[in-house]
Amino acid sequence: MLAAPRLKREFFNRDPVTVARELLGKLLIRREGRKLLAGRIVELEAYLGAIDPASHAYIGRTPRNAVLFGPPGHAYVYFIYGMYFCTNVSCKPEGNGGGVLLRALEPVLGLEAMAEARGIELPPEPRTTQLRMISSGPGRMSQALGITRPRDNGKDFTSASSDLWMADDGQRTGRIAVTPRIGIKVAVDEPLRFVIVGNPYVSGPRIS
DNA sequence: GAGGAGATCGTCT
DNA sequence: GACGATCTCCTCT
Repeated sequence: MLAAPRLKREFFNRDPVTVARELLGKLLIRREGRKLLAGRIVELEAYLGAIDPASHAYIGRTPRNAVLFGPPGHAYVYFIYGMYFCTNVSCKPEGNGGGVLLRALEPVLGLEAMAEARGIELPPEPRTTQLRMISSGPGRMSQALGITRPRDNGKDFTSASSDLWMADDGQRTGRIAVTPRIGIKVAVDEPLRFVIVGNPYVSGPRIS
């Protein structure tokens, strides 16, 4: 596999918009025993913390969202709709609750294992329509990588000993589109969702 | 392809 | 006690 250095604390010590843009095309990797599960990040959303009514941090610090108020580069994992987990990474400014929601991955490594975690049967010659179901959405990608709140909330993405991290394999990103965020009821017009144009693994209707 | 309802529970009021 | 940064399944067209 191509060398892919782990992203460091410094990377996340920037505002959520910058971190979101820069994270497009990077890899999200999980180590499960001796197996690696990985996907390329193709969609994310920035949440601006105290000044952003759509952010979980807007109401102030609670036990649930505490990680967002901590140092950058840590995992904020929350449980939603009684069934799903969503994965974020904390950003600068520290203490202000900024973060980035990871929304979709293009599967790269461990396709079989990720499909199994999602309860999907992969045909022998995998077709994009099937692969798309693995991780095109925040709940789906979290399930594919086995990300849960009890297991991963508060985990340091930048620690060398972490079994969950992000990495840069040097692959260039194509054109980036910026759109309003999905699934929220306030600040619905803010252009804070970032996707790789034309990538089939982006959630929802495809953008071309 | 679009739209609606149900699933299911932690979190905050 | 209400609701949610979602997903799946079903119906109708």
